[in-house]
Amino acid sequence: MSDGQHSKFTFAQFESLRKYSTTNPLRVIAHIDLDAFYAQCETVRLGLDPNVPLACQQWQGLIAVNYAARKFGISRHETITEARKKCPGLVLAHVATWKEGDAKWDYHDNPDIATHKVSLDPYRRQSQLIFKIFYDSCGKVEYGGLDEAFLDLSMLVYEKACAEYSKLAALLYLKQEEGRMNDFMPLPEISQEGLTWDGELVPLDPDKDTPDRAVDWDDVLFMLGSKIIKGVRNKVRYELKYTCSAGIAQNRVLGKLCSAYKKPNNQTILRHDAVRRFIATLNFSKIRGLGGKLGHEISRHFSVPEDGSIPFLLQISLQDFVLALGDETGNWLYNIIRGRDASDVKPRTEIKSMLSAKNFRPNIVTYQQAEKWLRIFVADIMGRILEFGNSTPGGAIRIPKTLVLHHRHANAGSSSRQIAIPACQSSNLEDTLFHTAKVLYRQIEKEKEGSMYPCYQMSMAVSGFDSTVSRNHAIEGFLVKSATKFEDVEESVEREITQETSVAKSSPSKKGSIDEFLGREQQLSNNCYVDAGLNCQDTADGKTASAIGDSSKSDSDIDSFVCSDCAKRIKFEDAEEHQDWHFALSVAKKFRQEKEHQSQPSVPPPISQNEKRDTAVKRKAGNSVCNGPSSKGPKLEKGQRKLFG
DNA sequence: TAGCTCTAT
DNA sequence: CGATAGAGCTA
Repeated sequence: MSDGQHSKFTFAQFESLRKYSTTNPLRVIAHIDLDAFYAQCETVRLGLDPNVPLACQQWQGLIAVNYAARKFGISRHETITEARKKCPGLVLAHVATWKEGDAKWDYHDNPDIATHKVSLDPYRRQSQLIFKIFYDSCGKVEYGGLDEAFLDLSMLVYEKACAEYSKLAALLYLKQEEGRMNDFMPLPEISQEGLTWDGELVPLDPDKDTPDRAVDWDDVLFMLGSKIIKGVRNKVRYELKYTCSAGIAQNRVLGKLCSAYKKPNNQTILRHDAVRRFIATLNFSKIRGLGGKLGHEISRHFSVPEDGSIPFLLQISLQDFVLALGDETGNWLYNIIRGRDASDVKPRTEIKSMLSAKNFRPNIVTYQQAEKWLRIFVADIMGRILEFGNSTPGGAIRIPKTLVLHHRHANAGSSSRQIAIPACQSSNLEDTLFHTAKVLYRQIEKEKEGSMYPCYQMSMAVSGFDSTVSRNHAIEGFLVKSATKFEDVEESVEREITQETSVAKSSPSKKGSIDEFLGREQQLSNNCYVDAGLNCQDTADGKTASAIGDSSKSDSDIDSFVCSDCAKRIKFEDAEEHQDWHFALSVAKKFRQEKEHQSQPSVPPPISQNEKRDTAVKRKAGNSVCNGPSSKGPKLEKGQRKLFG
């Protein structure tokens, strides 16, 4: 390393990577974004080549357009007619729908907006599989929607660096012994050419782009991060057939901006020395949180040029921002346009709420219609609670505690009501939800003094899922009951999982991708079914009712049985599909358990213990602001911000 | 807690 | 655009 030169970073800062400190200048954050996700899902489901132009259709509109189709100038928010004109070969895949009266969503050929409702469950399923890969490679993953995630790679790159640079590890150990962790590190003994980047580099600031620019540890860690992300993306691509784009940077906001830099199927690294220049090129409305009203208000108030110039905004003083926007938002904005964001990657695993909604094309005009839709909402949400809700450690489903109903009149305003869901057992949940929804509907009706129609939209949402540890007694009751009456639940869950893994092993990667989707690829679902049939019992007398024509079932339900896994009555003809569904469910369940396992802040203690606060950020000017107690940033990076006045 | 608003994909 | 999710503000 060069004479007299040392790293910009201290050993303490490096060491604190293990603690995921949000103010650590060395931290490495990645954002991963699936390319035109819904469209890719449909391509995979239909077993098509990704080069086939395809768009995901919802009624007469497009909600996702794959990159092949974008070459024809097709974008979202076009009608299918317009799109087809631009590209006659365009494949239009309509999203799955529920048909009124059906027990489950399906892919219907020409769904009628008047009688069907969209289901995004197929995408949720694929999303779960993809997130599983994320979690397997990084313990700290934030869910950013079905198709995007933030990964905090700090600990991983720390470990990788220690493993790959033995000198560093030795030195680190020494410094700890000596209690000299605040010493600056030596520069890594690597030349610019010695760095092997996976992905695209954002060009450096011109003034920093000197030929003899020394490599520092931030570069090394980003390089390691780029390798990790490349590996993750490869897994997603080769195991699940999805491409995605990623950004690697020092915080969430930059990571996200970065993942959009090179769009389909690529990843971009934003080194520290490239941040200023990179940000300067952006329209500030691209920054997360500035795309909406707040951004517009800022533009108006400060007369920001059309292009959303960030250099323009950089000239505005912190005081002016605070004056106009208040303390928190003002500080946040001041820092964010300088690329500073100390928000944490929140390991978010559990879904907090579920919403089922429908816009009524022809507005509905009678209570009978409304009730039919309520029924569908309930079925939809019930299915999602079972498949995507979080199960308790014991394997029982989590029961939400509030239910919200929204009603929008076509002309008059909208209103919503919410209420606690009465205590119930898993087996009663669907009925309970339906009943409660009707109660809410009546309440709204009362409030509106009967003038409910024409109704333009309704939605139903559940929230308040048991957060982790505290247990719902109703669930325990259910658990115990099932266990004694039928069999040990844990055991059945285990068997389910065992089947699933053996299945996965015995048929590694299957041929036709058409059915490979929805867990439907299992011819083994036959095997799976026969075994799992043991789990499907008639609630009335505990008798086994297998799909293979068990004649001993009760007369009242000759063509159906109650699945004890989900307490639903299933027609025999639907049994196979139902088992496939449970298969997907078991994958999800296993996935979640692993997640819970991983999300324990597993900070291994290889080296230090006596470490105190990480001294972090040695930035100039805005520094005190950036790290000031009130301006923690994360509070503000999402949701509503106080607007002027 | 209830109801609404804002943001985002 | 439409379906969905998360979070903040206010009373």
